[in-house]
Amino acid sequence: MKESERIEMQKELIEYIGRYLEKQGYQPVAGRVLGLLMVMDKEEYTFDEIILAMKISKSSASAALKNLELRGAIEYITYTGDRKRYFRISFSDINIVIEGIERKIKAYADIMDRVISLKKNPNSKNSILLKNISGGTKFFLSQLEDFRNKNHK
Amino acid sequence: MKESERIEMQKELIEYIGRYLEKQGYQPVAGRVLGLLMVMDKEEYTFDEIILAMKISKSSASAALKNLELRGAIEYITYTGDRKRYFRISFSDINIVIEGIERKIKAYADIMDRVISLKKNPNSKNSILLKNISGGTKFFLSQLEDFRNKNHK
DNA sequence: TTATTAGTTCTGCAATTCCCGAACTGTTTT
DNA sequence: AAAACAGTTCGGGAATTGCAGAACTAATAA
Repeated sequence: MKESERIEMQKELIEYIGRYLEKQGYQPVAGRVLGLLMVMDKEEYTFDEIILAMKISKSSASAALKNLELRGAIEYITYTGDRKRYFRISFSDINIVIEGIERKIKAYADIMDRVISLKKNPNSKNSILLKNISGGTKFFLSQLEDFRNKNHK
Repeated sequence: MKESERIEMQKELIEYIGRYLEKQGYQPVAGRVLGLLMVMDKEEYTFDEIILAMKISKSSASAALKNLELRGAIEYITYTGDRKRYFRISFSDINIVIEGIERKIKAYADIMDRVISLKKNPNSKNSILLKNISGGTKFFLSQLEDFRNKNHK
């Protein structure tokens, strides 16, 4: 693969990641900026470099970067004697990824439980089904715990 | 808890579920309709009953129901000699829920791998971090497989 | 055949989201 | 003190999404 081809593919991948993240609830520009920081070989971008690379306005960049930082997707560092921020992806390790999944599943299980507790007939078809899901979900969460213990060291 | 209170709480829960699902990318009306089908004691709603309960237009109901069905969140049945559709939540069992999670994680791991394969320097900080995540993710997926085997019978 | 039922599709308005340019803030350099 | 730098905030236009009303379709009933 030629160098220029590789770079071309990186750019396509950024766009792909952007669309993927949009589906996950990121705003378009934020998704693509995160893509940029993930795929390019350059691993620290300044504000201006991001603007240049993505051809976006300062305000869009500012909003997107703030948003990504809030989500914990990126972080920035500074170098003494240099006022610029250097942005990079903040790699949560796998356990943090798992924790995120856990939180989502817990929220889901929680809703199930609330629904069940408000059912008039706890033996109705839906009640039973909901209980099964809720039970399965809790078992699954215990498995996740195991996973983290196995993995966490 | 009085009956009227319970019903009041069910309505609030529908709204809560609606907001929750909105964050998951559902459109407002669709989220609330799904909430309705989840929490109420009545477990099969016709088109008109949904319109009545949610105070929405036919077109909104039509769009929302189509959307929910496409996602696999609801289904409908018909009774012979009755032209109406009876909508209800389609309870995927826990394994289907897990499969959904798996699919999402696979898509994520896939992106990681594509990013890695396009890196110029496979030993750069980001490359290493990405490999760790990708590796951890794959281990996690194997655990999920185990879970399904343990659970699926 | 006409009317009714059970929805679907088609505008079009309203609200929301997205993003830009311009003005602004706070810090550092000249 | 003025200019430059590194962003942030504000206001508004464009695009998108969400929803309603009305017209439409296909099937059944009268």
